[in-house]
Amino acid sequence: MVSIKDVAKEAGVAISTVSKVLNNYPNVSEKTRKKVMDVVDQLGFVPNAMAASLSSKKTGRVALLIRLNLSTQASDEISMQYITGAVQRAKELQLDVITVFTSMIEDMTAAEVTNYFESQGIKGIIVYGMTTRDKIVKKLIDSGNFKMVVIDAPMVNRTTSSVSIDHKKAQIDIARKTIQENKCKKILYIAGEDDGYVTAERLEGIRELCAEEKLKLTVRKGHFSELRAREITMRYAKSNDCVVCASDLMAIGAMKALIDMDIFRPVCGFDGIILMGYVGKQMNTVRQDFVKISEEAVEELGRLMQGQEGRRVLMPHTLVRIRYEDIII
Amino acid sequence: MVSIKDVAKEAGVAISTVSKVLNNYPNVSEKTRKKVMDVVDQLGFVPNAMAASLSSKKTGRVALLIRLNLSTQASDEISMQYITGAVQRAKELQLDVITVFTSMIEDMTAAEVTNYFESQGIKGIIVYGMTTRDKIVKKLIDSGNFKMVVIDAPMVNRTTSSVSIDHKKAQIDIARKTIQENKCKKILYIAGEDDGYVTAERLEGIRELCAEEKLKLTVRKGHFSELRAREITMRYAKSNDCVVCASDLMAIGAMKALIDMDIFRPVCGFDGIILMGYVGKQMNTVRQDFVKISEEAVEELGRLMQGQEGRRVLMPHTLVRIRYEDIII
DNA sequence: TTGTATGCGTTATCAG
DNA sequence: CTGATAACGCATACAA
Repeated sequence: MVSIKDVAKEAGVAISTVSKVLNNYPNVSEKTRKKVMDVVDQLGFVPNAMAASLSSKKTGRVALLIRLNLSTQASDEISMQYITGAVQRAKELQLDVITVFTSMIEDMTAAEVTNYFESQGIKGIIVYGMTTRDKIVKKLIDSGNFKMVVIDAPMVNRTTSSVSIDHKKAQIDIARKTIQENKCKKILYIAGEDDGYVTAERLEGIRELCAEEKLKLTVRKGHFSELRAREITMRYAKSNDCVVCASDLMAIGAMKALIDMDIFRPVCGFDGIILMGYVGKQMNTVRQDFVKISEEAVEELGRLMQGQEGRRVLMPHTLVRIRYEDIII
Repeated sequence: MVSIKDVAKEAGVAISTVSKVLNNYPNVSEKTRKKVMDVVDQLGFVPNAMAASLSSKKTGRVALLIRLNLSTQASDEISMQYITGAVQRAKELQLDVITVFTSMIEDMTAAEVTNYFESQGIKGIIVYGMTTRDKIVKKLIDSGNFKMVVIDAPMVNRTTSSVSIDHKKAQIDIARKTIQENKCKKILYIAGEDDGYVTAERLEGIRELCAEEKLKLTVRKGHFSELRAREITMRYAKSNDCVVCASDLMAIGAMKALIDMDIFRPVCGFDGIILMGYVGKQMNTVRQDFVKISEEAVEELGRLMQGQEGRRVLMPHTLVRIRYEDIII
C-alpha cells in the first residue's frame, strides 16, 4: 500500500509538505504543490482514512439508523430510497456511511450505543422512522455527543436538525383535493400509529380541514397496517362517503376492501409508493421524494458537522395519482 | 473518550497487558484478566477501531457493492433484503459494512477503485447483481487484492466465492410444476438480460426441460422489463399455452397483458417478491430467500478473510404461490 | 515556504 | 506472566 511517506520520498519533500498539499493548506508554493500532486496521481495515492482520522480526531463517518418496520413491500421501497439518497450524497461530500438497523441497538443502553458509535469513529447519525417510544435515540439527541438529523420527527437542538415534508399541510392538501373532486361530506380517516410523530401531524391536518369545511369526521387507527385498514373500511365505509388514509398501504387495503364490498368510495393515500400503481384503481396520494429527503439529510448533517446549529428543514411534497401505465418500465 | 490508557491506569497494569486481555492472548493470569475486564466494564471501554486496525493492519470492514437496476419496485425490495441480511449478520460477526452502489464506481478504473477501497480499510467485498459486462469487478476478482463473494455469478478462485441458488434447477422445477398442472405443450419463455449470468442458467434449464418433455419452446428476451414482457405476451401468448418468465416482474407484466387480452394462460415467475400478491391472479414462482443468501454471503466472506479458499455455495429455493391473503399484514 | 518532531489509540515485539 | 517501546499512516504545532 502506497503511503504518504512514499509520496514524500518520490517528490523529494517532507511528509508534512505532502500532508499540507493534500489538505489544501495555504502556505505551499505552487511549484511544490504541483510536484506533489503529480506524484500523487502517478502513484495513485489515496490517504488512509483510518490514520487520518486517528490523527486529526475528525472523521467523515456517519451512521444511518433505520427502522425496519415490518417486511411490507412499502417500507422496503422507502428504506431503499432513503439509503440510496444518503449513500449517493455522502459519496459526493466525501463522507462514508455505515448502515445500522434499530433492531441491532435496541437491547443496548444509550451509553453502550454511544461507546459503540464513538469506537467506530462515527460523528453523525441520521435517524429514519423515529417514534415517541425511542428512548435511546432521544438520549443520543439530548447528549449532544453526535451531530444528528432526524427524519419526520420534530427534534431540533444545537446539534440536531429535522428534515421532513410538512405533513400537516400535505394531509390537508390531498384530503381537500379528494373531497372536492367527489363532493364528500362524511370522511372516514384511517390514521397511523400512536407512537409516530407524523401520525399526530397528519391527524391535526385532517381535523383542521374538516372543522373548516364543516365535514363529519370519523377517525380510526389503522396502525399503518393494510389488514387493519381493510377491516376498518369493511366496518365504516358504508356510513361515510370518503376514505382518507395516512399511508398508501392502508389506502390499498381500503380500496381492495371497497372492491370486495362492491361499493365505491374515493380513497386517498400518503407517500407515493409504486405499489399504488398495481391496485387497479387510481388513487390520489402525497408523493414524498424519499431520495431527495435523504440527500438533504446528509447535506444537513454535513453542515452540522461543520459547526452549524440545528434547524428545521422542510421539503416539498406533490399531489399525484399513480397509474400502472406510469410505473411500468 | 475513554482509551486503553485510562483502563491501564485504573487497573494498575501496563497498556500492553490491557491489549492482551482484550485480544484474548494466552499468557495473562486469570487474576489480572479479571481485574482488567472489571475496569473495562466499569468504564464502558470500547477499543477504537481505527487505531486498532491501523496498528494491526487488520480490519473488519467489508463493502456491499449493489447494482441499482432500475427504480422498479422489485429491485428495491430485493436490494433492501440483501442489505438487511448483510448488515445483521455482519454485526453478529463483528464486521462493519459500508454500502456502495456500482453507479459510484463505474467511472473509475480498477486501480482507482482498489485504492479507494484500500484507503477505507476495506478487506472484503460482496457483489450483488454482477453482469458479464462488469469489467472492473472482474479485475477486482482477478487481482486477489480483496476477499470477495459474488452473488449469482459463478466466479470462484482462491480469494473469491460465489453464493446463489441453483438457478437452472429452480427454473426447471417451477416450469415443470406449472406445465404439469396445466398440461401445457407449447411454452413461451420470456428470458432476462443477455449480460446476466442467471439468465443463461435459467435459459439452460427451460431448454433442458422442454427437450426432455418434448415441448415446443419459444424464447424471447424480456430484459427483466415488465413492459417488454407485456409486449411479448401480447404478441406470442395466443400461439402458446403457457408463459414462463425469468422474473416476477415480467410475470406480472405478462399476466396483466393476458387479462387485458381476456385469455387465460398459466404464468410462472421467478424470485418470490411480495408484489406478486397484488396482481389478483395467483402465479407459481421460485422463492429465493434474499436475506438468508446475503447472510450466507457475509459468513462466507468471513471465512475467506480467515484464510479459507473460495468455493461455490448453493442455497435452497422453494416453489410458492403468493396470495394477497398471505402478504397482507 | 519547508522540514522536524510529537501524538492519535492500538497492536506487537522483545526484554525483564 | 508483565511492562516498555517501536511501529501503523497521518495531521499539526513549531522550528528553521
